[in-house]
Amino acid sequence: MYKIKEVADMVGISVRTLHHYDEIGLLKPDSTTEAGYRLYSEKDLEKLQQILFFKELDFDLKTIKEILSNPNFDKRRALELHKQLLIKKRDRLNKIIECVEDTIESIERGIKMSKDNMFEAFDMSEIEKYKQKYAEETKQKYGHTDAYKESMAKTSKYTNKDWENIIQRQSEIYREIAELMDRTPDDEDVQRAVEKWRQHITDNFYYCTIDIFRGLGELYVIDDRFKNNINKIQEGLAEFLSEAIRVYCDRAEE
Amino acid sequence: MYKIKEVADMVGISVRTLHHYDEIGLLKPDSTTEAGYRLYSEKDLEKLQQILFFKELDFDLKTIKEILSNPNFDKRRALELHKQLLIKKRDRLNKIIECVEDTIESIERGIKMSKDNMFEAFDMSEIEKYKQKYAEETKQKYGHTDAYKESMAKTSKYTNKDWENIIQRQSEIYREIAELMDRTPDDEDVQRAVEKWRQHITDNFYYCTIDIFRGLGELYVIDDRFKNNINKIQEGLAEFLSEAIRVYCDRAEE
DNA sequence: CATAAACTATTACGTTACGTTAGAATCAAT
DNA sequence: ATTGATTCTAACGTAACGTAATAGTTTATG
Repeated sequence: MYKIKEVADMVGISVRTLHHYDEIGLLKPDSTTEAGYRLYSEKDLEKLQQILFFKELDFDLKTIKEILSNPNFDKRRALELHKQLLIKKRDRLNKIIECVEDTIESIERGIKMSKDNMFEAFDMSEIEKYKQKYAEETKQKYGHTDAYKESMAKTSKYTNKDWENIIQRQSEIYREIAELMDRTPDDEDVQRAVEKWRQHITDNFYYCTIDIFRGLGELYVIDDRFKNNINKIQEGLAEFLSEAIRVYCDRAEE
Repeated sequence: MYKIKEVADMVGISVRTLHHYDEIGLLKPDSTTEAGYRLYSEKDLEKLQQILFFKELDFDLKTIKEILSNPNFDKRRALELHKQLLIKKRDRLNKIIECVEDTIESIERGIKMSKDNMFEAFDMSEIEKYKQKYAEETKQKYGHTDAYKESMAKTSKYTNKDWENIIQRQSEIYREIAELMDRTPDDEDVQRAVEKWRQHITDNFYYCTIDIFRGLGELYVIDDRFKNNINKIQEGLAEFLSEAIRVYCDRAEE
């Protein structure tokens, strides 16, 4: 058992930081003395290491908490993803180093750099994308389903452009359905749009069976992450879409 | 000339960020339209690139502003220091990657890692040290003086403990002088304390000639960085000390 | 064994670098 | 002429601690 400053010194963070982590429930000490002194165990140290890994990847504390508190959390898998992300970060740094070198050269030669070259290296979008996927993978409640895994396998092969196109197409369909929200979920046009949506999933993620599709439809209202995201397009769209998918699946199964 | 969103998109930052930089005076647009729209020039873009470089090294905006607004700012030199620091950061990342690998292995083999190995890689102190030196080097108005360079050469050799002792002794002397502030600057005891101060500089930084000492005394009230720092000990100490040094130097030169 | 030095706790306000509305004006394109 | 995108200012929100104040606890030392 370690006292708070021992931990702080060992790890290289401040006592206040540990207080803070306790406050927000990210890392509660194993126990306390009679006087209320915090006592940290070996386990706590391991968790703290995990936290530092996540912090290194610029995850916010709330997300770290969610990830670590997930009962399905797979430490081994997480570490491998950490490694990948860290490598990406390192590569980004290498790019920036190159950019600095280029800039030095451009000054010496008196040439101007193109704007692309000036700022390209700072781009974080790819890293952010992987972080998102990472957070999703580790957070998912349904991370064990085959459909999800197939999805992961497919999506990981996409390039930036592919991905943009998919997202683009996706919001097109969402918007199309949103436009039809004054109709009823069983309306012909609505159902045609739902069919498009299913096809989109099959084309880009995994073969979307009726069963999966039904589950997905439910997920859109049960899971706040999906729900909120969809309702960004149009308030109430998640509910509407979910209902329309239910109708679609009912009909398909006749 | 670019409008704000053009810049934001080109660089990959938000419009709000540019607003913010304008607010705090870090990056003011070259000009504005009649309607008050911000217009950014090529020069502004170059400066923005510099800002991003500094941000990549986790300098805070205030420090970046100070550095960039220094008329002696040497872009070329700065870029080289950037490069060095970035390389250090990359190496740190590499260490962390190794640490992740080790952790994976330790899990597989069921062995425990030593605490040192668990947390060593996260250490930022060396990078921070270099950052400090960097900030000092680029900020100094008197960075060209020999006294300053000698100081740099000496200080860079100190270990943490040495450094603490020096700082300790320094504030002792400051405090001693602060205690004497009810006397006049030419008071015997005050002058003795000033002598101690000069000796301290000679012992630890560089041979402090009367000329240098006189300049230093002026610096304490002219340069806000020194002034504010000294006045933290006691309001008005900077002015008092400065005057006492003037008296000291006048007497010494007779 | 007392007593100072070092640690710890809680509470609470401060800070940095923006994010996020909100409301109004301006511009670009149909 | 209107609509959608962009811009402005102003102002409050927030994340992850830092910092300061006050008070109780433990440990080292004369």
